[in-house]
Amino acid sequence: MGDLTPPQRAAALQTEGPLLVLAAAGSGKTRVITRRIAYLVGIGVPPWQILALTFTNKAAGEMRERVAHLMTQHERQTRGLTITTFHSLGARLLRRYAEVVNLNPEFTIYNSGDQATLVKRVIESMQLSTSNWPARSVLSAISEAKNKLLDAEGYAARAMDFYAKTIAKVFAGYQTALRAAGAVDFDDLLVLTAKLLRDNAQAREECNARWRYLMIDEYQDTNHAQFVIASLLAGKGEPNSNGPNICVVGDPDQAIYGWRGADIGNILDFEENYPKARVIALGENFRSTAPILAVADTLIRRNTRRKHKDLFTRRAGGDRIEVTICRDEHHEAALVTDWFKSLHEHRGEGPAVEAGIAWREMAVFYRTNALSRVMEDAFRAAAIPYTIARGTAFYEREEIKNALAYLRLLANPSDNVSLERIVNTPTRGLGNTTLARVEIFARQNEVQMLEALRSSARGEDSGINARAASAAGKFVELIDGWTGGGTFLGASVGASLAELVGRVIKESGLEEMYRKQAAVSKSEPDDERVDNLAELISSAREFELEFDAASDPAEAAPFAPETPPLLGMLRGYLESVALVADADTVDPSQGAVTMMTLHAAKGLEFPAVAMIGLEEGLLPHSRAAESESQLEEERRLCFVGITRAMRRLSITSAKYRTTRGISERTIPSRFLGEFGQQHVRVSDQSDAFSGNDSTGGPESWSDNRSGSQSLAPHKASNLSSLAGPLPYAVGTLVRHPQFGLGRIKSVVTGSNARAVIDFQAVGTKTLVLEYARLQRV
DNA sequence: AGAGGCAATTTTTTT
DNA sequence: AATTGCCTCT
Repeated sequence: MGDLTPPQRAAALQTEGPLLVLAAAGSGKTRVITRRIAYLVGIGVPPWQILALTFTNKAAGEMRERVAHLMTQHERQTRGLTITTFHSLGARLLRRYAEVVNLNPEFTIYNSGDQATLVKRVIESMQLSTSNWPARSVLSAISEAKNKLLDAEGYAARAMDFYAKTIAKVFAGYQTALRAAGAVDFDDLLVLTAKLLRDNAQAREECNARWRYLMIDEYQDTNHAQFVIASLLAGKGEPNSNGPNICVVGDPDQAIYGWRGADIGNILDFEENYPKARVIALGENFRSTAPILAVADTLIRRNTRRKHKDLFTRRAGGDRIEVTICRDEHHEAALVTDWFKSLHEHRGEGPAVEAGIAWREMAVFYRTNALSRVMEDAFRAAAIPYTIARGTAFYEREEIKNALAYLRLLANPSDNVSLERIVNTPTRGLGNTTLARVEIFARQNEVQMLEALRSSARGEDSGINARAASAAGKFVELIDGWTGGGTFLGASVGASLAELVGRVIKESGLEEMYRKQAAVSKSEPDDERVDNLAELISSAREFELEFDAASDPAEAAPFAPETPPLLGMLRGYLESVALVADADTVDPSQGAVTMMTLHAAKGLEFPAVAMIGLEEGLLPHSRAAESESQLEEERRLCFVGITRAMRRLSITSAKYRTTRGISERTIPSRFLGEFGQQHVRVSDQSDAFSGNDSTGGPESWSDNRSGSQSLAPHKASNLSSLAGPLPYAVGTLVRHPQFGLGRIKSVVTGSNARAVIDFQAVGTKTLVLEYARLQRV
């Protein structure tokens, strides 16, 4: 422990009773947690009595690895140690206590796409218009309720107006449909776990008996359900103690999930909940240079709702933060690209020979995912290797979703959303008409869709014709072939998960379907989808290897003892796929620049960081402009971004930005003016003719800012010259960036004025003038 | 039944 | 600009 600072050591050694560690950014928080776990085991606590909860799999994995590393150094066992995410823990507990919470132990975890499909179906079945009741907003209302531990009944009881009453009905219908499909959504994983622990003494006592030391990371981002889970898992503690052994670690200044129901009050009120709690603040920063820290500190001091703690470093020196005003997003991307290139190649000036910074040590942060595209193009053009932290992206590809839908149906035959997705993909003669009839039949006989298809195939009259019945028979046979008729046993059923996934992809006809599509489309054979399917098999193989290694005798119980190993593995695999986070895919071993949202950046650090899009409406985001508390959260988001940087930080703000096809004048982010002047170097590169650098600090553009606000809204130049009050004259010759030269044949005026244009190269097209980037010739 | 084309809509962050 | 959904044509 000699290498820890006194407060770090105090936090690691304080094993008994409630402990709140207020860990500033870069203060060695993970180090403290891992050392604490190692210390606990060192003084004789059995590892299986320790439970550490994180938010992402990546954080859990990293912690697990570091603990394992520490322990093997001291030749200690980690067997039974539980380091996992709230959601994974919920999933495991719910499988184990499935009957208690009235849940199918085979349950599938529905992601937001599945949820949307399901609510939409419920909304339609209630004869409501999906345009008045968009799935997204209905779901967010439901999610908000769930995070407060309100169920459909509770929500209905509080619903006063028509809107809330309707949501309540959809909520109830959605919940019924979820359960009918043997499915739970993300929120259910927390809500049902909280209820289980609250209402079932046996489950609670079993957990309390097993886990005697509880640790929670990123506590500032827990929502109410998570708070309840944590409190119940912690229990009351020994009669004469200061309270339970619960150690929470977090930083109120890094709370960025308020929109997801996270309650910053959980950490601010920790001392009220546990009056005898000890509080340890870790304020010393070991990550960033002094100027970076000073800027972060100056910014975050603007927040009123916070507990101030001094951020300090003992290191001296370091470059000033670069703030660059650029013309537009392309210019911005070019500046970042150049900067990264110079950092990479540059071997330092003068006596201090500084090695070039590796690609993997650089990152680009942005507020919204949409900003990544232009950066991506620039990196590709400049041949800079990059990766984007989007964990779900792979699993959201159509071909992968289809393959997974097959697998999910195997693991849970009631999963109707999955069945509907693939029953006719590739097409096998089970179209809408047939399915509608089978669904009626299924409802009348109170059986699952898959069963209804089976009956139809057997010749039972479900109202479908013979041809459809035979198609249904083939489909059911296919499924049974993979599951061994549901047993997951037998010679024809592969013993390996990867083998099963491979069989499904092949025998379902998915592979062939995409191969054919690739052959037909365009000139170049586009095998991307086929390749992705192959990658899915590899991911299953990888999981298989880890599944055995991670399998833990103390946790083996969740699945019923008679569960065939292959089925157990399949469920585990699907669960891991369902719970991936964006940040989970950040792999520092890759020699590539990482691009990610500010949210995904939390908990990471990079020697060189570029933050782009520091503009009003983007950061702070326009949707967060309603309240002061939302604005403060945006400021914290900015703070999180800044504090990820170890040595170099460059921030850009573009004067014009194209969103959804239209370029608009922007206003520099107010946060730029909150950095202070001392440690910032501002350079305005937006004027092509000047290389003017002003070192005056952010104040120097405050005039600029008010100036730009007073400017009349300025639409894209190409459009203001065209879409004016005068309609295009028929016969005008125009040029389109894609379609080339064309002549206007007719024009329809109005709010979405459009023109029919006859292009030389591609023939006649109807274009909306506002979006078509036309030039008069 | 199914594919392809056209039109309307899109605007945050994520387990 | 890009995606999604609806409608029509084969």
